[in-house]
Amino acid sequence: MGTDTLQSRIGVAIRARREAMGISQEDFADHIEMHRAYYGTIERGRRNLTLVTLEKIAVGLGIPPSRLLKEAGS
Amino acid sequence: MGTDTLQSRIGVAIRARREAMGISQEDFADHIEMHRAYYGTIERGRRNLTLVTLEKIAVGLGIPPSRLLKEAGS
DNA sequence: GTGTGACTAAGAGTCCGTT
DNA sequence: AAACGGACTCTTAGTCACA
Repeated sequence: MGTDTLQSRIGVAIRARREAMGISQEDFADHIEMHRAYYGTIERGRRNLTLVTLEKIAVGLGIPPSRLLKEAGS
Repeated sequence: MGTDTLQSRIGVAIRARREAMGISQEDFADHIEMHRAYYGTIERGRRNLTLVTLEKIAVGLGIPPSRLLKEAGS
């Protein structure tokens, strides 16, 4: 499927981490100072993230960016 | 200059890997089908890479993207 | 609380030539 | 072989109203 891209797998990994934290997209987006609509598109795998954005999310999740990639299978 | 950013550390990591392969920027850029001038700016830490570009380079280096981030200290 | 389309600004990415 | 600059195109970052 066209959904088996790195960006979509990262979106899944990010969502799993956020849900494990037990907070909403809106609250998490607020926490990392990112717009909730934009953050939503990332979880849905619609965004080809830049390093800066990837790091911002990883910091919010409390893990290194490399770990996020690893959990996304890359 | 604030060179201690993720993108600059990744540039250093990429350069180290490429030089370990014993090939030039130009040859490596050709190999991964990327323009030599643009690739050069990446090694110099001037670019905030996207996931697609990061993966392209990692594949060319024969390692997973997560490993590249790890070698960049993130 | 989350998803979507439409939108703008900034920067990613390409290509040229020159140093 | 590598760095730099300009000029260009296309996409990401970021926001909004509405579903």
